[in-house]
Amino acid sequence: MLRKVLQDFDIEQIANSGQCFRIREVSPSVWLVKALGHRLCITKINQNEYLFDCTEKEYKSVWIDYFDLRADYSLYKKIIQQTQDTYLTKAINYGSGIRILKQDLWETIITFIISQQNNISRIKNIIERICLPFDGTFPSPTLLKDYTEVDFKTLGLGYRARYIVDIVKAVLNGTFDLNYLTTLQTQDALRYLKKFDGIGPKVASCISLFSLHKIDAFPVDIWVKRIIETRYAGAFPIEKYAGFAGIVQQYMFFYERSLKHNLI
DNA sequence: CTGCAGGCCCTTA
DNA sequence: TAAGGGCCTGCA
Repeated sequence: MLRKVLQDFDIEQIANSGQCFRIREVSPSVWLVKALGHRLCITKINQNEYLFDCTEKEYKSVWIDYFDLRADYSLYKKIIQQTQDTYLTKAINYGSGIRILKQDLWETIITFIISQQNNISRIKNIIERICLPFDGTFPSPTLLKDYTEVDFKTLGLGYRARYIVDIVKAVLNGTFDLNYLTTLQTQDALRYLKKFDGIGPKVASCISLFSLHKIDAFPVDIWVKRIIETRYAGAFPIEKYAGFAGIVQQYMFFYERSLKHNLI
């Protein structure tokens, strides 16, 4: 067990921030993270104190990167505060422990294709069913190569099944080059991703932000769209947050959903 | 029990 | 090139 004191980190907020679907609270204050072919138990023992159920070696080689622990999020929050945007100030105070994860690229691509026009609990259930035959680990393209559209529909993917079948094929035959994708700048990465059926602007932005760590990517989903319409008269001043608008998006998204669900 | 959920594709003008 | 209908399905 490692004891860590972490600033600007709240595992519960991260788990509920919508960027990942495989972190769950298994008992009070104990969170199970399934990611990058690893499993990790994190126990919250105090405001900023956590127990990590792994070796120091694994912590350094896997989890520091995954949780983006080298980045100082207080700097982002400071800049946001300086804009004197009262809504965003409330948002960063409410979601002060949010971080942008660096998730597995392949899993993130599939996950966010599934997420379209879908609800979160259903998304989680589908992902679990996909992982079930693979000991709970998200399957590689190779492991999915014989899956048919019907197979994916059986898992509950509905009309998205076709997208997944095609993308598995594309990755396996090299048309969809994941390594190449990781070399691209944000705008090129978005363009590359959108070439594939089932990946539009929103899904491409989510993949770029939550896996490729393009923190300037700004996913506009139904929530953000509503925020921009109702609170910014249809025009969000994204230029104020040049270079890290994606992080701002996460604070807004998380805060707005909390209001809707009466969590505050 | 309906309506809808962190969109996207396709068609139409 | 912008706008709008249809789409799988199970959860609230």
